[in-house]
Amino acid sequence: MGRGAADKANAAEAAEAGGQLADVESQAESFRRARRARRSELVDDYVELIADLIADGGEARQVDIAARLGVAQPTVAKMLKRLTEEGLVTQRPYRGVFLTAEGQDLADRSRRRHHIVESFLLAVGVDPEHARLDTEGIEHHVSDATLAVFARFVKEAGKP
Amino acid sequence: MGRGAADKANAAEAAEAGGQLADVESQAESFRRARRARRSELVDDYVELIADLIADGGEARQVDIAARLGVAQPTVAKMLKRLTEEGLVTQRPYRGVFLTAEGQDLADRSRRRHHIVESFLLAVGVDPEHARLDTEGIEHHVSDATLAVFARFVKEAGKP
DNA sequence: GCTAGAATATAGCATATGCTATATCAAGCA
DNA sequence: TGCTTGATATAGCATATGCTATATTCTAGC
Ligand SMILES: [Mn+2]
Ligand SMILES: [Mn+2]
Ligand SMILES: [Mn+2]
Ligand SMILES: [Mn+2]
Repeated sequence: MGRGAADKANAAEAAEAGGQLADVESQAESFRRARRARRSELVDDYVELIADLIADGGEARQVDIAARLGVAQPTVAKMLKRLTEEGLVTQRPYRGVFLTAEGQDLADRSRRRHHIVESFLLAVGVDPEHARLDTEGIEHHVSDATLAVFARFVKEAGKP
Repeated sequence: MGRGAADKANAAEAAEAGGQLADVESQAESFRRARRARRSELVDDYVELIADLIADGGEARQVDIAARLGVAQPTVAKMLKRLTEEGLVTQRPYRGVFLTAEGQDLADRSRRRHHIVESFLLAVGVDPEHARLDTEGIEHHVSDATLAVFARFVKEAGKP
């Protein structure tokens, strides 16, 4: 233990008044989930962007990926190596990047989620610029349950 | 340069059909903002949690912070050192953690934002458990503009 | 006052993500 | 056919965030 009499009095006082905090384990689980999402969001952004570049221009090059992510080319090279190890993309040295079936699947799901979140923000009244900016981060922390609610809201808003 | 005739043809073909992608700089800015938010979200979560612990129990102890964040105690000790350097908290060795005026201000704003986001998710129809879980991550990527829209939605939903 | 036990502090390590600088390679073109 | 040049690969480094193991310190209670 270890606290002075004044601290103890304060603690006791507040403890009587308090108890507003959520359950410790529930709260810890929220933070763990947020940290887990943070670890996978880079992967999601990469495969989604690669799919978009291929769809739009027929190829995904490191320089273009780097420019669109706002990072340096070696940063992209390192991440592509990781994505290759994880079986999401294939690389031919000095050639372009291609998505595996698994990578394409993840890209499709990421793109869909991204689109729903952005459409939802627009539907609820957020201006297009902030909707676009905020979605890039928000999308990675939206559970399937919440995504379903967003999708329904967008659909309802479409036909009033 | 460097690509085969087939690739070149594909690229040209897709380029004609394509052009759906957003502006490179705009997109890069979205990703930069998301990365910036990721860097500050830990700080926000810490000061908000410290404020809650003090409000609820009269003190904020490393062990309790660690338990609620779901991390080990040395992880908390290291972060508190950083928060102290940044002028957000004060520490007395082997004693509790206290918020500076600046830290308390950040905590208040973080708590307010957290509350608005969670209330909004509930108002739009997300179940309480997923609202609580998702908010922990989403809150850090909501701009002031979007937050204002959320707050207005909650207010409107309150009086139908 | 001593001491046991809880809390905090510190050391050392691992992983993820970013950077700059530089070497290597491949295509297109002279 | 080579050469130029743009793209990719690699090396080396920095920072942030986590961990385990262990030393240190404080306070409560005897
Ligand atoms: Mn996305
Ligand atoms: Mn994103
Ligand atoms: Mn919060
Ligand atoms: Mn949070």
